[in-house]
Amino acid sequence: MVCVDFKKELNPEQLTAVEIMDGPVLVIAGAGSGKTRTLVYRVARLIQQGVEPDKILLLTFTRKAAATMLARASQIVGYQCQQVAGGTFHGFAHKMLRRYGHLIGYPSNFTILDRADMLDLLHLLARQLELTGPGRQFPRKSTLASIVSKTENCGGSVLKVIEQGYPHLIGELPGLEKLIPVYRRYKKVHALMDYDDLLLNWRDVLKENAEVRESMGSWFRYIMVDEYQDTNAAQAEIVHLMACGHHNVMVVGDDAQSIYSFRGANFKNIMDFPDMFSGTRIIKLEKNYRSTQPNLDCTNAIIANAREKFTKQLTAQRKGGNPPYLYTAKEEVDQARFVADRVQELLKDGFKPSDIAILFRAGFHSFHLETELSRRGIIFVKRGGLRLIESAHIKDLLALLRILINPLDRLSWSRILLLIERLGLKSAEKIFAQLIKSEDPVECLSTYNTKAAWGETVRGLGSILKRLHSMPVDLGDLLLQLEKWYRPHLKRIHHEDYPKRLQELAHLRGIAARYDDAVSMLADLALDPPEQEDIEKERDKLVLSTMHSAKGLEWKAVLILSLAEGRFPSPAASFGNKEIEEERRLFYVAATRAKDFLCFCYPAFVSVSGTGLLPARPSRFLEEIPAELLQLWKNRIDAGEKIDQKNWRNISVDNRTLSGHPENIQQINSDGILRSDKGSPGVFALGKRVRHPIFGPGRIIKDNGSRKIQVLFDVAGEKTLHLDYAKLSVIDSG
DNA sequence: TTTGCTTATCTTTTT
DNA sequence: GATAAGCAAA
Repeated sequence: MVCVDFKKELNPEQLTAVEIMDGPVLVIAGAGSGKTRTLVYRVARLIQQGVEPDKILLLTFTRKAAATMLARASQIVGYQCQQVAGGTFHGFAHKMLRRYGHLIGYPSNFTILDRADMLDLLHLLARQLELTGPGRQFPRKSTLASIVSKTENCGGSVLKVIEQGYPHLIGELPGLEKLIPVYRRYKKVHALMDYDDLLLNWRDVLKENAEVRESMGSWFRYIMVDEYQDTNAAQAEIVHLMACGHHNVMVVGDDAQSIYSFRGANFKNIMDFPDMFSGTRIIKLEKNYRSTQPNLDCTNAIIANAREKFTKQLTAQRKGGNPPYLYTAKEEVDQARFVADRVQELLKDGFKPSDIAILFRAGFHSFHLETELSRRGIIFVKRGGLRLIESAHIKDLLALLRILINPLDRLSWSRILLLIERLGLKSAEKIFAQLIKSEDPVECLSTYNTKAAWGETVRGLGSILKRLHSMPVDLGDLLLQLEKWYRPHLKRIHHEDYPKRLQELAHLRGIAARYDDAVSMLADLALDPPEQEDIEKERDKLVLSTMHSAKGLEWKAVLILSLAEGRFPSPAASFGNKEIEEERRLFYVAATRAKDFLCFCYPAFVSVSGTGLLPARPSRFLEEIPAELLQLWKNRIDAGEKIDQKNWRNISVDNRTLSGHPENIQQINSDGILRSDKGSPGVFALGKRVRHPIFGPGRIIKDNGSRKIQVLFDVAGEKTLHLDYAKLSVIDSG
C-alpha cells in the first residue's frame, strides 16, 4: 500500500472530515475550500483502512465528477478505488430500478424518457384529451413539462404549483388535473420513466420494501453525496432510506451555491440534514485555496448582498493578485472581439487553452464570440450547448432502434412514419392503430395494404425490421442497417448539411461499439449524453460554458460575458425575490470559478429581437459591487489605477456612433422590455387597466412614489410593482 | 390528407 | 429569430 501523510496534505478541518469513519457528517464547504479534495481523501482513507471498495457509494452531480474523483483517489492509495460505486443519482437509481423495478410493476428493460420525449408525449396526450385545439390556448410544451415535473416533485398538487409559479395559467387547472393522471398511467402501461420517475420510483421501492432497504444497507456501508445543496426532497429521502442500519453518510455542499431550484432542488435540504440524522457532526470549511485575495473580496461582496445570510465567512489563503477587471464593450460584437483579444494575450503569457474559461448565462449569449473565435482559428469546446443527442438525425435513428426493441413505442413510430414523404399525421395514426392490434406488428407492417404512394416505403421498413429481428447482429451493424433505410429521408429533409449529419451518425456507431445491448446504450445516452468530441481531445481546449455547467470546476482565468440588465439576471427570472436571489448565487458561482484572472464584461448596447440595438445598463449585481473592488480594463496600463468611485457606472460610450440621436434613445430595462426612460408620466396613472405577463390584467389602485405602484389584479390579487422591473403594459380602455 | 404559407407568441439554466 | 397553430391550395 502506498504511504500517504494525510496530515500534510490536508488542513485540520478537512482532516477531521476525512478521519471520521462512522456516523452522519455534514460538511459545509465554501467555494474553493477543497471539498472535492476532502471527498477524494476520504475515499482513499476508507480504503486504506481496509473498507472494501464496493462497499462505498459516491454520488455526484455528473458522472464525470465521480470518475475524476475516483481517478485521483487511485493515485493516492491505488487502483482499487476504481471499484467504488460512483455516479449520479439518476444513473444509480436507473441501475437499481432495472433490478428492483418489478416490485412496482416495471419490467427491467423500461425506457427512459428524455426531456424532448417527455415534451412530445405530454403534447400528444393533451391533444388526445382535446385540451389543445381550435380557440384553446394550452400552455406551451416546455411550460407544460415544467409544471408537470414540479407537481410530481412537490407532492402532487397542481393547484399549489400553478398558484406559486404560474398564476396566469390558473384557467388551465382542470385540464392539467386531467392530464397528469393520464400521463402517469401512460408511462406505467408503456414501461416509460421520465427523469423525475427515476428518483420517485426508486424512493418508493425503498420505502415500501424493507428487504430492499436492508440489502442496500449491507451492500453500501459508506455513502457520500457531493453538491448536496442541489438535491431535492426525494433525493434526501433516498439517502436516508439507503443508509438504513448504519447512518454512515457524509454529505458535502455549499448553501451559497444552490442554483438548481428550477429543477425542484431546495437548499434548505442541507440545513435539514442534521434533523434527518440525529448525531450529525457538522464541519465547516471556510478557507479558500482557489482564488487570490482581491478576487475573493469581490466574490464575498457579491454574496454579502444576499437576502438570506449564509453560514460561513471565507478567508483567502493566497496572497497577491489584482482586483477583477471590468470592461464596458460598445456592443456584443465588440465584447466578442475584446474577449478573443484577451484569450490570445493570455495564451501568449503562457496560459494553456484549458486554463481559460468564458462563462455566460444562456447558451445563445456566446453566439458572437463563437463566430469571432472561429474567425481567428481559436479552437474551443462549448459545454451546455446543443447536445449530440438532441439533434434530429440522431433522434431519428434512435427511434428506429427503439421500435426494434419495443414495437409498441408510439412516439418513435410516429417520429419515423412522419419522415416518409406524403405520409402525415392521419396516416401515421392509422398505421399505428393497425400495428397495435396485430399479433406481430413488424409482420403487419411488411404486408401493409394501401393504395398510397408511400406503401412501398412502409413495407420496406417492415421487412428490414423483420430481418433484423431474426438475425442477431452487433449493435454497430444494427445501427448501420437502420441507417441504410434512413439515409434517403435524411438526404431529402436536410440536404444542405447532409454530409455533416452522416458523419455524426458514424460517430454514434462509434459510441455504440462500447455497449453490448441497446437498452443500456439508450439509457446512458439519456442520462449522460457524451460530448460531441472525445474527452481526450477536449482536454486542452478553451472552454465556453453556461454558468450552470461550470459548477464545481475551476480555471486560472475566467471571463464572464454579457453582465447587462436584460441578459443577466435572466429576464425570465427578474420577477420575484426568490428567483433574483438564485441569480445572485449563480453570479457568485461563476465568479468563484477563477483562480487568478477574473474579468467581467458587459455591452453598453444590447440587441433585442426585432427592435435592434438598445442601450443597456450594467447588471444590478455588478452595480452592487463596491467600486474600489474592481478596476476598469483600460486602466490596467496605468499601474492598476482604481475606478473613480462615482463615475464608472456612467462610463461614456459614444452613443452617436451607434444610434444617432441620444435623446431618442430608449432605456432597456432589467426585463429586456423597452420603455421611454423619462416616460410619459401619465401612462401608469391611477385607475388605468394594465396587463402583467404573469399576473394578467389588473387595475392601478395606488401610486407609492419612486416608480412604485400598487395594482389589483383580477386573478392574482393585490401586488406592489416597481415600474423599472415589471413588464407592465397598458390595456386600451377604448 | 398533406404541405406550404401566414401569423402570433415567447425567448434560461439540466439530470 | 424560432416555433407552433391556423388556413388555403394541391
